Amino acid sequence: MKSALENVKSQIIMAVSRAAEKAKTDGKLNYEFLPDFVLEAPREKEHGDFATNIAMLLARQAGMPPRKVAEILDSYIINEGAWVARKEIAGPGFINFYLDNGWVYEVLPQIEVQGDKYGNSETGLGKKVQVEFVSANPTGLLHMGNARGAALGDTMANLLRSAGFAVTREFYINDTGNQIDNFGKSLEVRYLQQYGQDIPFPEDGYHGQDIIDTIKGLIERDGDKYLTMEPGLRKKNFIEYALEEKLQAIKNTLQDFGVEYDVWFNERSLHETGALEAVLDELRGRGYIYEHEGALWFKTTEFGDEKDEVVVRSNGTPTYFAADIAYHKNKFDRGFEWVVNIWGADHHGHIKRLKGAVKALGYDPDNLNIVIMQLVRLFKGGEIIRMSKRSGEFVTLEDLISEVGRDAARYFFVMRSADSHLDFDMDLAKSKSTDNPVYYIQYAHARICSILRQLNEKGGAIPPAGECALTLLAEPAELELIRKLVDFPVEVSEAAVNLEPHRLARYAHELAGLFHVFYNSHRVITDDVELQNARLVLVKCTQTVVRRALHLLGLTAPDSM
RNA sequence: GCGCCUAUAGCUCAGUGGAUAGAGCAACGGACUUCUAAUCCGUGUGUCGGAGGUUCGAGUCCUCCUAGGCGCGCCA
Repeated sequence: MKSALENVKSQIIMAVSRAAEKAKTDGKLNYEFLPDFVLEAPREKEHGDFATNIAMLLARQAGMPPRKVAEILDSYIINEGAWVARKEIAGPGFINFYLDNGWVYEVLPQIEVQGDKYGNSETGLGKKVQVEFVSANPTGLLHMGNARGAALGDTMANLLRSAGFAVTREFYINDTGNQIDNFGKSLEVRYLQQYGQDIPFPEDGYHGQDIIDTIKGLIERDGDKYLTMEPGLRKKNFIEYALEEKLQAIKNTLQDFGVEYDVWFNERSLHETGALEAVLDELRGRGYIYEHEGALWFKTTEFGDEKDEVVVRSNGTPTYFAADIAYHKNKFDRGFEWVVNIWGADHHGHIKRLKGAVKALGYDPDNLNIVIMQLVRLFKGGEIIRMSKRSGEFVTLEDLISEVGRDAARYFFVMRSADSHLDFDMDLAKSKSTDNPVYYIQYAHARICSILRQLNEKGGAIPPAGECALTLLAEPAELELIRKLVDFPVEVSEAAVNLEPHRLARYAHELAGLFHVFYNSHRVITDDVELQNARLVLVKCTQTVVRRALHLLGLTAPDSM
């Protein structure tokens, strides 16, 4: 279904295009091709409901000043059947369109019919897109960076789905390689230490208390039977046990955070199925692999990287990069037309080489988007909380959820663009005060629910929009609120396509604000039945959109607060 | 040294080449016998880090400079 906004915009765009063509055939305006002009809502309300820049874009080709072009176009624009009340040439050559209020009311019955589907669009045309995010090492707990990635990735996936993409959420489990080896050593030492053996803990091991807890759990289950086991096999047992436990903990935490994955992908499977070897063979066949000092190198410099990259070490083991290449080939081979990865800023150096690998394998690197998110600084009591993974001292996502709650945490991670460094103020996120934008939005929803509850108690009901005199909603506060509801589908699809969930956070906040303004100046339940009915429709529609926005952000929409 | 990101109001940040650059917070002053005051209304704020350039038009694009963050491993 076309939205009210698309309807009215396409009508005006058509009228403008036709005017330009007619002016050309009449010899009044000379140009070779029609430029890609825009029709958008101007920032300033005085500049009308929509404005187009077409005259400025045509000025050069036409060989006359923009305002002159605008005048000619203006005289040719016929707005039959449209809502255009008047138009005006302004500024450097904008044509401003002032519309009758009528067109915005169309959105209310649309929202009523579509309900929670309002905001969805066909923008994505069912394109298969994969969003891979968090993909934390399964050797420990989730930290703030993982948390931000979780909130961003999950919200992006929500947005993409709503915008008509076929979305798969995926978590890549790094369950092999050096770090797992190291993990195993740490577990082994902790195990032996539990039995009184005085063994120094490896310098670069996993120092966290959680490793000790894990080992205690294993001892509870299996006791001392590993003391006599062959060390290699023993370590394997430790790793199996701990990986499963850690992964389960990660899954549980993410679930508590409102994140559900479609696929949990094991790195190990790439090794076991031979996919990794196969992809290296393919790259070798294409001439991108060479040997140097006993190791195999990939010519990433051919793709703009600063230096070539090792894919197989001289000891014969493949690097993480090699597995990542195989993984991304696997992604494209599974039929994903668009692959989105969310990485921490500390991994930005890998973008060129991974994109290069994708290109070397014959895929279009433009179909791989890597969203880099800047790091999170945690503030508490006005001070930065220093975290060190080495020492095992850091605030985990679990801690965060239990301290500030899931809703606040998710909102705070998503309200800034991924590009911006995030200062996470725990006191603010926790505060149940006016400062906290999460409550501001949720409160709008709760207020609406309260109105509807009271209506219900009085035995009233919300009439169908089609039976209401919607034009009674003529107050500025009402019109602005409705106008904002009209924007929702565009906001969703723009945020989705650009992978910018912070836009939705902002939209939700603005929408809530417009509702609060309306609420404070106008009563919904009144003696004027006609007006009450129209306002009930408006309020109900606002509730739908606020709830939708909150849900897309992964937040709850409380009925009362 | 090289690469990526960032620099916008006192603070935290929006701002897809368009008109007079916005919001929240903080500050001050108002509004609850009325559907929840977790709300609303009013009052101020800018050499958009600096210098050039492209353009009818630059916070936005290009170049250089400055400052901060991150990276530059046969780690992941």
